[in-house]
Amino acid sequence: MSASTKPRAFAHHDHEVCATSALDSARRACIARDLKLTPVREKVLNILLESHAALGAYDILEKLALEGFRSQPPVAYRALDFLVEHGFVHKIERLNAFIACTHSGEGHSPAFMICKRCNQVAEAMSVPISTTLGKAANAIGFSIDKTVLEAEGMCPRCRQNDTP
Amino acid sequence: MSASTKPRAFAHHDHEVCATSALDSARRACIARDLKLTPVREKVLNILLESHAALGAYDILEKLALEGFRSQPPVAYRALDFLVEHGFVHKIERLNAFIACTHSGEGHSPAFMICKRCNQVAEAMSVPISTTLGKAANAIGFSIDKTVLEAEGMCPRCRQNDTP
DNA sequence: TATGATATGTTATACTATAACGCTACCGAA
DNA sequence: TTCGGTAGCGTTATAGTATAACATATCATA
Repeated sequence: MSASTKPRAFAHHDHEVCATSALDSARRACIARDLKLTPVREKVLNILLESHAALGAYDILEKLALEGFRSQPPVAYRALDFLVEHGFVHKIERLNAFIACTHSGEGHSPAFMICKRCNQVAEAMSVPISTTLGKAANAIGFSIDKTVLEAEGMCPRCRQNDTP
Repeated sequence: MSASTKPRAFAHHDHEVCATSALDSARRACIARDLKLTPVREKVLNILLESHAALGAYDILEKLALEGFRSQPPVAYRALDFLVEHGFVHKIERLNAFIACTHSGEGHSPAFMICKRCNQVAEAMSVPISTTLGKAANAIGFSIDKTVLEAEGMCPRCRQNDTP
């Protein structure tokens, strides 16, 4: 399989470019949708874009402090609420942590692969969300708002390094 | 669709029977598998079986205290660890809460429907876990240990009551 | 400019989870 | 039978995650 079809987190790529282009695209999306990407929101997004691992709110807070932002918990949580609400960031429920969206902010039902070894998280491309569950829900009249789909395991790189 | 194919939480049923038969079956499973279902573990399972809503560890702790058990956090967490490890209870990551397994302790990859209104949680019957994600993982060499699949929405009963 | 809506600053606190250490009870081997 | 190891429980303390509540600031526009 070609590297380009891998989720970015588990493929080699120029991360500098990856991050700054994602940030640009978020800036444009905010303008287009009349959302305010304030300094602290942008900084939080940037912090998350610099990492393919999920970061806890307090990790983010520390990094904010280093850059001269205020660092009480609500500062991070408010920014994260905004970013999650508008699809720029996803929460990984399994880790109580956050990760930048790698699929350009569009409305989608993301699926994640969490490497328990290196802690990196890859967002799978638009998995047509477990249709089986969707059908089951439909059949009994349960209406789904949001789905959390997270797989925990070991990424290709860590599996290789595991056999010394 | 017939009521009997609904997940139990969202179907009418004799809950007394539902809970005690589940407890019996857990007791038998523990004997068969040489596991110790100690008083506190059994009590925690019983507390969870009495509710189709997910309960937080501290909710459980309160109920334990009412029954004369010790009520420091580790008491609940240890019992929950045991019950989760052996498949008698599942953790709902989205809620940081726990629910008794309704599928008789067998090894399975459960999927949940969480009603955001009444807080009840139904375990869907053996969803052949998002095959799409499984294939994607396979293709890139990511090995999956465990999958979390949780849908949040509104259950049939609450949807009805919502249109007054 | 007055007003309302949105965003941020700050303090305090609630909720979730685990570390660490000691004790007891049980079980299997010497 | 006694020794030693394992598993489970009791207890204290603390780590980690998240939000309530209220004050202040900023900005668009009526």
